[in-house]
Amino acid sequence: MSNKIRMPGQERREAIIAAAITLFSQKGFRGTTTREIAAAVGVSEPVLYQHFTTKSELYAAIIEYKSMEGEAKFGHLLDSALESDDDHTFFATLGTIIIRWYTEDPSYARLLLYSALEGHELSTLCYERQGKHLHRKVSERIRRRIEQGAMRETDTLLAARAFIGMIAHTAQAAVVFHSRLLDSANLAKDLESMIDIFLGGLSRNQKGKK
Amino acid sequence: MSNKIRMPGQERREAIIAAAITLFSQKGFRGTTTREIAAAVGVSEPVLYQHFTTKSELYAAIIEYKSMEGEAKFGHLLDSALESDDDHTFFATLGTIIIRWYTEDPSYARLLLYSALEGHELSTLCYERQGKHLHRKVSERIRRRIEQGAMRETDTLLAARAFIGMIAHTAQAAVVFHSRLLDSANLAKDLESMIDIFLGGLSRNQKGKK
DNA sequence: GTCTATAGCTTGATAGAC
DNA sequence: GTCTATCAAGCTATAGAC
Repeated sequence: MSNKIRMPGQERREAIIAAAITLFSQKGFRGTTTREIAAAVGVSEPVLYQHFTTKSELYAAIIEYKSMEGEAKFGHLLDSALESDDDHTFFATLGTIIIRWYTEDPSYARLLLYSALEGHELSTLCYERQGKHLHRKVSERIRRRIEQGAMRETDTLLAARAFIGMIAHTAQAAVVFHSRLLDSANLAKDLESMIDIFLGGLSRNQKGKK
Repeated sequence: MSNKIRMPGQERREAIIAAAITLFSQKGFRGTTTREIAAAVGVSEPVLYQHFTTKSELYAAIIEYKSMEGEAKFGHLLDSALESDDDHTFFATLGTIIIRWYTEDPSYARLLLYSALEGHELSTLCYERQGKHLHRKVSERIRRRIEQGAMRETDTLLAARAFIGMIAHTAQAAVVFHSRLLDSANLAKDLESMIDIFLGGLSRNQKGKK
């Protein structure tokens, strides 16, 4: 009468990660007990410790896992877009990636925010690293377009942060505050408007204007 | 040899709020015990309950208190700026207010984020209400400037969110992720650059451009 | 303010499924 | 036989009772 099914190690490991993401994103690291995680997976606590030596290591594994998943999901899309010299297409793709990153798995964004507030160094570093990586790539593309004479001279890293912040702030509000700002009906139109503002602000004939 | 000084009610109440903000912002609502708060204030737990009937009520009082403090601190500054027809001055003031809101008391921003993640309805509503209020005021000012012929036609609410997001995202990163992005040496220059991008994107001769 | 009890993280020996 | 899961239990820190 056992409903405890024996599972291959890798599969069980991923089941643990999936359950733990949900719990950590809802209650944070401190607020989640190993007992709860075990119960959610449907196993006993020691099973967790056969896959992860400590609760912290499970947490680190989640961040590692989701970080790589994000790279696999969006990395190619971003890299192709970076090559394009069509500014509108590029920033539309970038904006869509940012919105998808937040909304397609809100629990990961929540988990990272929690971890930053709770002071877990790993995830803070991870977020900083990934964030800086994206900033740099976008910045380099803007630099290229300036050198092609398509945009006015400006601080490219700052411009990258400005665009990303514009989109990310709204997306984060949707995920964290359950704001309705990211209504999917208006989303495409809203993204267009933000791109118009941003590209307008970087167009050549803006240079020197006050 | 008692160092427990008897304090007037109002003063004690504010001492409790001050200590509680620090703790709640560091460990969240769930992660903070009334015992810790009492110890930080230097009184016994029952004293807390003479001022606040529950832990939740203390939390609510903090949000109420800081919310009003913010209004007192920035309300007049914002309202004067709103009246100005100089766009650069207005957005510089608005940007400065946003940055100051985050950086002059990082614990409040952290506390609000925690509370949103933990699902406290009060603070989520409070944040939404204050956020929407600011969005609306800025939106109305942009609308006025469009009607004066100083800016191109656009979705004014969205433009307001775009500007606020641009600044707030960077400020939040500084507060939550201890990012160095908001280096005070570059701050004024960075704000200028963001304003240039934003106002450039809203200038009249951008209309219809792709 | 102390004293006790409970809850949380972790481990070692052991049993059962493939 | 090996890998997976369980049981029983230690230690610590936190919370509740007096």
